[in-house]
Amino acid sequence: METVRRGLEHGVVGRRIDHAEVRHPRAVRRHLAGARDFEALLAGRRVDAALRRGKYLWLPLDSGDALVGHLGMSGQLLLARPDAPYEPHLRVRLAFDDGGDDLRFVDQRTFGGLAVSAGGAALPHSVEHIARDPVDPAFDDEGFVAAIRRRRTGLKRALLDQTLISGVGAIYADEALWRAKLHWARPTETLTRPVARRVLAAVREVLEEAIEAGGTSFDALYVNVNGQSGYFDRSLDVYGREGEPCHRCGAMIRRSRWMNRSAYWCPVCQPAPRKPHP
DNA sequence: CGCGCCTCCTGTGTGC
DNA sequence: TGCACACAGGAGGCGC
Repeated sequence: METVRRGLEHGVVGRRIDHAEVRHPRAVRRHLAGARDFEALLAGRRVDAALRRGKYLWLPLDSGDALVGHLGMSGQLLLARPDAPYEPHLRVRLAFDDGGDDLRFVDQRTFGGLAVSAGGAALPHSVEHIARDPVDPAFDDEGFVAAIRRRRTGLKRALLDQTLISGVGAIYADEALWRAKLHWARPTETLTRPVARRVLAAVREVLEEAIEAGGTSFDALYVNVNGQSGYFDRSLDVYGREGEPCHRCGAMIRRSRWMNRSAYWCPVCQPAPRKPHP
């Protein structure tokens, strides 16, 4: 998302939207007033900035509202020539009054979506419930340490809770836990302060390295605004590596079924807790 | 209120 | 060859 935000900062900030075209209503389902209202609120508005918190990003507009987006699993925000053929899963198209590149929201699985939200440049209302992410200079380290120790849940589940810490999905959670040498089912109430700080340091390190590498890409769905893939997948230590040797100790990486999902971990570096949180 | 779980969606890969 | 099914997963929302 940070990779996409940087692309939008260069690609659309300072430009004026001519019109918006919603091609699939599901893509704006969080805009409760409907697709026509969404389009009306964007027409003629200038984009003033490109901001992000966790996996949400938003474009404050000169109207005081903001265009808020979440890419979900398969969403893409792409810059494309207005005369370029429409992508098969093009959901929303923004055309600009300078005749330059469109901003196109393309989403195969439609888990993502766009909405126009009040709240503008500060924090749109639809993003208020999301915690800061640890790459944010204003992230409160000791506040996080205290909060995660108050939880009564498993460690990976806590890392995926965007109201506690944002920007962490399944991939980065598994990578951070491997670096911190902690098991995904470790009960959060057993974390000492130093161990909780170790978790945070590992998460921050993984996010910073991923941003540096331009994001993580497994296939053509994970791309920047120019449709290019990042390289962090080449740096993964556990995610997607079931049966392959641990880069630290050589043991076979395991995959556990967890929450109808997967958790990847090294059975030697990240031993299971005696009393795992279910 | 905190926590756990279900559901939304569709393209891809695999096994029979 | 073709069908059935598992899998990918962020997060809203609901039930307990």
